[in-house]
Amino acid sequence: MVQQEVLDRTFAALADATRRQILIRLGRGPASIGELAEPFGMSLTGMKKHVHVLENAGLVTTEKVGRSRQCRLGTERLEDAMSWIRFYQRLWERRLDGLDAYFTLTKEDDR
Amino acid sequence: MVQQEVLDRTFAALADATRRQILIRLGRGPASIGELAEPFGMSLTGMKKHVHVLENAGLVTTEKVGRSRQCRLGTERLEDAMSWIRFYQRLWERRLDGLDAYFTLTKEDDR
DNA sequence: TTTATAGTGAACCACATGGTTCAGCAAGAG
DNA sequence: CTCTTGCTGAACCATGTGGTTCACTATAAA
Repeated sequence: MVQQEVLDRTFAALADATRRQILIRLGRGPASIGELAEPFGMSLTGMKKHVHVLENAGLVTTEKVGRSRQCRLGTERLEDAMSWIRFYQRLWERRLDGLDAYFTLTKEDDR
Repeated sequence: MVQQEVLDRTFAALADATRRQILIRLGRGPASIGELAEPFGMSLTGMKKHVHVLENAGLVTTEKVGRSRQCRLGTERLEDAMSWIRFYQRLWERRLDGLDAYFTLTKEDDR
């Protein structure tokens, strides 16, 4: 399975509405810290922290260009998160699909 | 879009390796707090907190049976998380698919 | 060269998290 | 009824989070 710490950081990064909005905004193209901060009425420092969390999770990459910092979407990390959820769902669906088997199988620890 | 707070709680609940393990364990059938705590060598109180987080996120449901508490998997919340990720991925893929269109479209706010 | 602008870092704040211990309470077993 | 067991709640601790302000650096513009 994927590194647990990577999943930790990825899911934690996604667990904030502001950061999810940032990702959606970056889906429309790169932006600077200031451009990202403006619609939220947030300080540059505050926004930089969010970007840092996203960058740490590999969901965003940034690059200093002149005196501004361009932020872009990262690539593969959402795939990791999704594939974990899919794995888990397979577990869960298997349980539902075989409810009969489930009831007989777990009779002893189900009580 | 789905309630932001629900997504917050769902992703936050998933952002912890212990809790992901708990979900996988519950994928094999219901368990009590004690049964969940044992493999982690964790106190009952500690485990109860994790279960509470998962329950708050709707990923797990619990029911007091006698003096023990049965924990089971919840249902639809992982779907919410997955569908948000899918939505975001669609944004991102669209950007990659139409790179030309992207460059012309975002000329003004890209600088 | 001066000045305005974009971002950075440190320090601070209130509050959440992940864990513990300890004292209790409620249900089942003897 | 008594004892054991499984969970619960309160209190505590160290650390992280989401935000701020203020002082500073570095680049761009005049």
